[in-house]
Amino acid sequence: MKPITLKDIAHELNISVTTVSKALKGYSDVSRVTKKAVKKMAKKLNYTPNSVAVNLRTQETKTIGVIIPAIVHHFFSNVIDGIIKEAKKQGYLVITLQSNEKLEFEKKQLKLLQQHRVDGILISLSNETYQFDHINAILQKNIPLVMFDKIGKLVNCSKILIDDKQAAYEAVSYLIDKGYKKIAHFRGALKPQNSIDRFLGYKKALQDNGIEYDQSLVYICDNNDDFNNGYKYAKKMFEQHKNVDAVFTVTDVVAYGILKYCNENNIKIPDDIAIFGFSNWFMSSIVTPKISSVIQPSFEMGKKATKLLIKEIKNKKSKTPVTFKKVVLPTSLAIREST
Amino acid sequence: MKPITLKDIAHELNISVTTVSKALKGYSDVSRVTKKAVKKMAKKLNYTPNSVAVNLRTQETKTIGVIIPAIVHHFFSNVIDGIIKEAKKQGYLVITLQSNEKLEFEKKQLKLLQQHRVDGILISLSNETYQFDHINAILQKNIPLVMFDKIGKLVNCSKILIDDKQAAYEAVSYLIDKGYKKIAHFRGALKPQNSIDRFLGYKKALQDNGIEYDQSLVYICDNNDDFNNGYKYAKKMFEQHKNVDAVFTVTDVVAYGILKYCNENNIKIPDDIAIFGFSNWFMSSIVTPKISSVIQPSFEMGKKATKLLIKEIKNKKSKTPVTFKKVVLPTSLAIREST
DNA sequence: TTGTAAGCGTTATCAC
DNA sequence: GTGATAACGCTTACAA
Repeated sequence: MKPITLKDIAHELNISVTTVSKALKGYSDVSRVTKKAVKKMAKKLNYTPNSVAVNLRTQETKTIGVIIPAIVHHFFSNVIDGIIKEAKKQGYLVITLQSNEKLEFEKKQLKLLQQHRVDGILISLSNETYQFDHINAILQKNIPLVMFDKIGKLVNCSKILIDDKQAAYEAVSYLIDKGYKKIAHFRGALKPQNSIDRFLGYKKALQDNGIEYDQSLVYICDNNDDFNNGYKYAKKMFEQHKNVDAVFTVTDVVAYGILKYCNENNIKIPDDIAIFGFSNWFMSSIVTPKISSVIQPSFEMGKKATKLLIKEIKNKKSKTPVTFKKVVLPTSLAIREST
Repeated sequence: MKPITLKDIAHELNISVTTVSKALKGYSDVSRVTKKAVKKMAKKLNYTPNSVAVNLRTQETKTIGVIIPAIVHHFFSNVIDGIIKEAKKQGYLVITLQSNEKLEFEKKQLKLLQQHRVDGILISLSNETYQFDHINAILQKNIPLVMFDKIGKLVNCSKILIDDKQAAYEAVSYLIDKGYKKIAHFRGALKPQNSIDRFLGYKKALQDNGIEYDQSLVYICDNNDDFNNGYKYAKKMFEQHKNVDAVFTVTDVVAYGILKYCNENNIKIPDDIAIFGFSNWFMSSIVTPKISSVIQPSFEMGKKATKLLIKEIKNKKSKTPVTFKKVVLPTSLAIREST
């Protein structure tokens, strides 16, 4: 019932464990005959190498750890998909952990990954994380770590992200070019960098186009119920402002809330009001009307982050000096019926 | 730069590794003074236990492996969420792997998990899996394995699932009770058990209510583009049948396709046609009109499956004889505007 | 071409 | 209360 070991094979063939090990790995200093016999026996006994022992010996686990705020999320599940696929391609396994947007959990998970001696870590910070001792501790121990999407600007490590400000700028500029003049913004919470940057992009686009920034046109969706926030603030907005002709939202789900309100109140999209979302959720091309949105390369981000991380792992192994990279992935606009 | 080990602590304090190990684990046969000193030093040196070494020694990795068809999927990402949360609660880490609906991948991933000596495995089968040698091989090696959702009826292990047939039966019965008489079914591919069972539930509900089963009212959505399948077959259905008054779909995404077609062609829901979906995707309560759907307990399923698995792991360790369980999780109906 | 022996970092047994 | 020693399963100098 116990798993077969090299020792079992060696014993069976009356040779040494060393030879069995070498034979199985195709070393050139083992005779053809022996190799063949070993492989045959391994197959016969249904031998499965014990990675744990290998890991201890070789000091690497061929495993990477990932910490994200939540896996039930359009963007993150796509990132994870990219991570798992790239990792698999390069022979790594992926341990996924969630911070649930809590700094405290993030710290614990980081410790766990360390204990398990993952070869490297990918992390997207929680919304609570504005202090980076726990991250820096990892970095100081020379454990490869790459941040993606929600990064800490002050941390000295490789990062991969999009330019939220620029992406928002492009979306809002598009609206302006289309002739929309009074553009509201349903932004995210006040602290997260993504939320701030998208807001700044919105503001800058207005200013660069000679449209005065009006604070009363900015609504803050700061609890986690984006859909209902969209609905609620749409109502409020239409009560407060008669002539808003477009809305740019921090994420598509907020836009769905607005959409619902408009449908219920016979407000025509895009004739009465245009809607531009962010993150290009699956549903945005399915709802009626289809919602324009900023395309955020989620799968790509996972893939690239993993590539970067594994490169750093290999560099560390070969003692190549580290150079941290900051990769900004391009975004684009999906223009649909709502604008 | 190398991680601190027990040896380092022992050396620092001039005591033995054994004592350090015991002290750190709070064994009663170490003096208070020594314990205190050891813990202090461990903290000072920022000691992190090496799980790999522990794993090798204790023959358990405190890790479970999960194989699912795809992670970018409403149902599965919720299951994974449940798995990760429950595993974490019990001190286990989760390695996630995807089969991409390919039997070949499923086999490979299973082998990988074995090599890494995970303590147990959770699996939801690929649509291609109708032969179970790879699963049985794991079971024969006495590695705890629990199947969920897409299970193999013939495999002798614990399973956790919903009663697809019964759930479909209830949904269609609801439609019939509401007065709908000509009910179409947009089913899934021919081979997957879920798809078959939902179809059978549909058929049985008709028969039990004295409605004749009409094969021409069943449309098969057998490629992976559910949304467009829904749209395409909606068109076809309205061309072929004048008086269909309801549709039951194998999954909500198909229903969204129908919804789109109806919206475009001014077909009123539920007045002209009622729509009942399956799986209760997030969007079903957001689209207009809101779509009725079968609630499948995804998060719960992940949690329960993990609990079951860890129990089996513990039973194995304590040599308690195994008894396989089959857990059928209750479903319910979310009745909304579309019916 | 094959084998011996050391060691990866722990824990468990047993002696002191 | 403490520590020497073996062992978990494997890899790798080095020796034969």
